[in-house]
Amino acid sequence: MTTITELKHHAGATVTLNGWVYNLRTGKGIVFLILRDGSGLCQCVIAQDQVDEAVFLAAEGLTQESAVSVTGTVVADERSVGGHELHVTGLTVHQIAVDYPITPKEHGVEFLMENRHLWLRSQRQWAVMRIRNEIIWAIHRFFQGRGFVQMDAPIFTGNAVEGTSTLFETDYFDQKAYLTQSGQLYGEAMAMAHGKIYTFGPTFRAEKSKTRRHLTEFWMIEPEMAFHDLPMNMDVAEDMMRFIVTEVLANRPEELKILGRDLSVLRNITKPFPRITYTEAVERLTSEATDRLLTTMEEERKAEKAALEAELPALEKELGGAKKFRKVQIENRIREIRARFEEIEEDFRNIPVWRKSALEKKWGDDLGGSDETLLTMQYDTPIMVWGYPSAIKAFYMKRDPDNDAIALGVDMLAPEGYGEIIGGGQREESLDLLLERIREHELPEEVFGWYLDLRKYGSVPHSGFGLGLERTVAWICGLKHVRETIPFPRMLGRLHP
RNA sequence: UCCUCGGUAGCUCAAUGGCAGAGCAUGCGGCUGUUAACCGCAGGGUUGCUGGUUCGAGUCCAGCCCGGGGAGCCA
Repeated sequence: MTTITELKHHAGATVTLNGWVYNLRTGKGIVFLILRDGSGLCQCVIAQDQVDEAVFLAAEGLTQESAVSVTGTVVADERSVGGHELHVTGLTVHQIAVDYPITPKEHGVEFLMENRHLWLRSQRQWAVMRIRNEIIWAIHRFFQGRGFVQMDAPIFTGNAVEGTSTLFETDYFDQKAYLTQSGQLYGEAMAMAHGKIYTFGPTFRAEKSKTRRHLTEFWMIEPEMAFHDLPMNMDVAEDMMRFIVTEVLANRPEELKILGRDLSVLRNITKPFPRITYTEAVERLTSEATDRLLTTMEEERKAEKAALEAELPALEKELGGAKKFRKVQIENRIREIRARFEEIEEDFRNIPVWRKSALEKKWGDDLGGSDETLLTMQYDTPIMVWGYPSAIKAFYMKRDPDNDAIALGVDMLAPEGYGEIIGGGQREESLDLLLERIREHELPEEVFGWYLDLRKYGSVPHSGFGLGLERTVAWICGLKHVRETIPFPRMLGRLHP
């Protein structure tokens, strides 16, 4: 018994593979079985004159996703996926799958999400999960290698901590409890015990967000470091992101290839990440350059639409007399063009909104999703925006000692419109100032008793940040939506499977 | 909560207010090297739901349900 990834070490040998039928093609006297074993795909060739009659009959009766063990000789063959194929001598059928719903054809999002438990077997989803795993492992290696202690923050919390997000409420033995929106406050306590810690756990937000960047349940990594100021915090965030991307590039090239990821942007990760202040970001958004960028974007979309419109009549004319194979190609292309039209129309509707949001941005306004996209479009690496208006940031964020209007917070924005993947900053270490902020935000002082203790007993400058795992996976994989970055996404209207 | 697009066969999609169709999948037959194989035949429909307009509604109108994208909010 071996696995498909190991086949290259067994050329000429007889091996047994255990797995599932990914696809099946039959000809007279020959069956091509694409086997999926979790480690990869391998074509198994069953020739009638090479096997017992019973084996050949069994092979002909296989269906997509039936479970089998296949024995045969490993043969190098360039025609095959992965460069090696199996010339079969024996076959054991464990179970015949009837009417597997996900056929080797395109499907819609709704159907695939209903069948998420099966969709995970498809090659692209398989590749995403392998990269997600690589990212998780890289994060642990990064922090463990630098003396951080992993800690688990509670998932039930007794209060709506920051008073900003909408939280899921549960009944905790007749008390109200909320599902955590962040482990940060608990992380700060552990950082005062261990110096450097990180949490790695689920986070819940009851926001009714219906976008490609939002889940109601997602995984967040939150390092917290004693004796670290904001620049040191940014150094850690940048080093961590560079480490993650470098490891994925080195260890998961096959998976990135399956996804068709453009690697050039990922390779830019070796460059330093630009650090710009919120004030500079606002200046840039309201600048002539942003206006021109939007005009260019609009013109590009118009040109693209015109080109596609010009392509359509020729395709439709050819369709009538086309042979079947070409017909399918043309129909696919027409579908592609129509889908793209819808995206372009949506951009046309959005561009004026984006323009208004960016050009009319005033110091003190928060940056929206489109603003982040317009900013990151001007760079080819992640960027860090820091020094936000203190009025729009959480009560615990430390303010610039020289300018009370500015909070020492930082967001890391991924390129290509993926938006915020990290949010963090330096924490207020002064007891008096923290009390003042709690009162300003009209938060219940009594529930912060333990948190305030951290400022009474050995308070030091400290910082940390939260990394959104799914957004990071989406960016590195080049996916349009975070729902494909987690095995079973939880989002508005989606609780099953 | 608001804006916007959509819901037709198991799946992906067609159908000027006028006989509901194609490809894939499934079943049967054919083909010895296929790459979403191909060729032939067959079965497969409460056009999301409710009501309305009309000689006639998948198509028009109203309300509701479900889904995609976006705003707000955020990782």
